[in-house]
Amino acid sequence: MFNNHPSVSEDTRARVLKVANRLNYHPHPYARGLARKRTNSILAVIPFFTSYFFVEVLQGVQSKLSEFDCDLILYGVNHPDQVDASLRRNTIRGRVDGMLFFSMKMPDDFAEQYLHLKTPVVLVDTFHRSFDSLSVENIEGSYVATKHLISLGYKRIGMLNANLESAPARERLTGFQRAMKEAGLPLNPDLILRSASPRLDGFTRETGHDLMEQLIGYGPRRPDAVVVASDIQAVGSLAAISEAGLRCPDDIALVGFDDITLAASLGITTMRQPMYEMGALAIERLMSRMENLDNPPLHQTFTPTLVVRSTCGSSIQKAISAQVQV
Amino acid sequence: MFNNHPSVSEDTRARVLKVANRLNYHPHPYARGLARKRTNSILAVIPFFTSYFFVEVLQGVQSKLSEFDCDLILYGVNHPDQVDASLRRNTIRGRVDGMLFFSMKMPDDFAEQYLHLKTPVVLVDTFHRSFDSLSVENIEGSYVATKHLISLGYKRIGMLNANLESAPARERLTGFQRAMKEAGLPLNPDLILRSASPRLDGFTRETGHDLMEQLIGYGPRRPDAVVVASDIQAVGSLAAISEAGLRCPDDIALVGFDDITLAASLGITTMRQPMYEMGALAIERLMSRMENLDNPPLHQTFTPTLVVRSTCGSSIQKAISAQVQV
DNA sequence: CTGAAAGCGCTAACAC
DNA sequence: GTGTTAGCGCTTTCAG
Repeated sequence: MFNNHPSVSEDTRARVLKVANRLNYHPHPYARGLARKRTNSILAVIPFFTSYFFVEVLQGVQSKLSEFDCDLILYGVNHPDQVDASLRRNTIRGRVDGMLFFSMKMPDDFAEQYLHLKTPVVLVDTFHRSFDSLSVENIEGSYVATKHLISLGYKRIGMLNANLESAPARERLTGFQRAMKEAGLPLNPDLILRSASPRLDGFTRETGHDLMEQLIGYGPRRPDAVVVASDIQAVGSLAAISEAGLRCPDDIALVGFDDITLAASLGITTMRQPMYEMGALAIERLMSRMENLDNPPLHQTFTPTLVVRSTCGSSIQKAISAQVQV
Repeated sequence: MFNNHPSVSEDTRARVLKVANRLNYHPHPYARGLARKRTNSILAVIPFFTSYFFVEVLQGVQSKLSEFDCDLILYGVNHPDQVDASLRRNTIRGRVDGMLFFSMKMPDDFAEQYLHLKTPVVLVDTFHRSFDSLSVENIEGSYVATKHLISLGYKRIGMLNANLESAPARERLTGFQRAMKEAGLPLNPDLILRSASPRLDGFTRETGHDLMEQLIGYGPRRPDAVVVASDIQAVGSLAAISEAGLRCPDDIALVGFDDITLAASLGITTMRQPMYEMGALAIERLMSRMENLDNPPLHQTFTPTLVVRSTCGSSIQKAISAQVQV
């Protein structure tokens, strides 16, 4: 009836609907769910959903999801291992119709289980051959970022990375190395720093600050430009540069990654990831996957684009100074 | 049985549990929900959950919620009116066991409905006499912020506010006015600006930027210090100050509100709201409300605390400069 | 086109 | 202590 069943007369439907409305009747979602075997809700499993990256992706998710009659359940985990605990219980049986799995390596036994249960899953910012995935060309992005620095004439280029446990961090390193090699520039290990912090996989302002401090500590042997693995780290780096009484880009140039809103405020040159779009697309993918569970997985990648602002000393910069402190 | 019913022998329980485990059995949440008449999930209704304020509050929510066996459903709305559309359908009947309602005025007919349905509701950052609420002493906070500026010797003090549709914005205005009057300082209407933007109720970087530009445009008649209604607006304000070739606090001092993470990075003096704590407490309140639906509503307020950094020219400042651009 | 009946997977109550 | 049974509120199927 409420499912617009064809064999109910217009007349009857209208009458019932009117009464339903007057009584403020709404079908009970759980009862309906039980009977129909679908829950009209999906799960988003997100590491540290605190981070700006996820906030922006989630906006896209919400916005697209509002087109469907579907709820969003949020499950934040701080470590892939932790996923296990409660997640299993909830997804294993029809708690949700599908799930979005963000930025973490999907454990193999997990994958097997979902595959076996035929739960629709879309991976965002991570990859597994058996599931649809939306990911960013981190290698390419980092390569472009590095080339940008090189093209501006910087020679002594370093990299400030996150925790290499993180796949994006590893890939961004690869892109950096590739560009440097290609340009015939040396890969000085002292200038390639990475965080050891498990918190947010090292994608934090603090690691950006501390590692930049370390680079600055090299004195005359410090790099003249740095590829920073994320904007949030770049924010910390900028603070460290300022604290040291240096200026960016004059003393040290840098390029970030992500293009979080903040990057624009601070004039950080960066590689833009289409976060909002990825969120929206993830939902579309998931919905179509639900229709068609047996199609082969679709893997789609996004190439980040260079957004030139003022931290690289490029000609179109428009530098402005302000107060910064950590 | 799975409810730890007392009259099942240890022995039997253990045996069943073992088999259940081996078979990877999990009770179906919806079926259980239907039978028990509780869903083990709660709803958070949030305006613009994009904003940093909510991200931090949600962290607290998630973290506390993980102690209970309960899912978080997120519902983002962009305007209180929009709440109506889908929200009603979902909460009116047992979709969730309770809800958190953030920062928006709860419409009266809504309130009545929830009251009537005995749905546990906790209000965060907003108030309604019939529901538990957690709110911030905006008037007091803004009063303290303004007094701080006054105590530092500033005389020509302005206020840069958000959209007055927003209750916090109105309250912060009141606190400002009170402090100014008390100090015998003039309330110059030209120096009390507010956003007309509906987007995020005007709590955006852009409005901060544009309104500050307007203040600067007064030339010699511009204020020497400004109370800014939120940190995010303060970020925009800082950019505008820089763009104009001015310096903060030397030319224009300012104090923000919220203490979002970013405020620390930029050295913004601000009024700290315990966002994470409020999130966690909201869950505690909700849980205890579920136990005891008929207790009278509890209203708890948090007093923001002044965090002195470098945008007010206070003595303990440690100013550092960096690149900023809009 | 409409009404009745079965059943989704579980819990709770009640016999045994 | 343990097994059985009747719903939870809906959808779906199958007679009328």
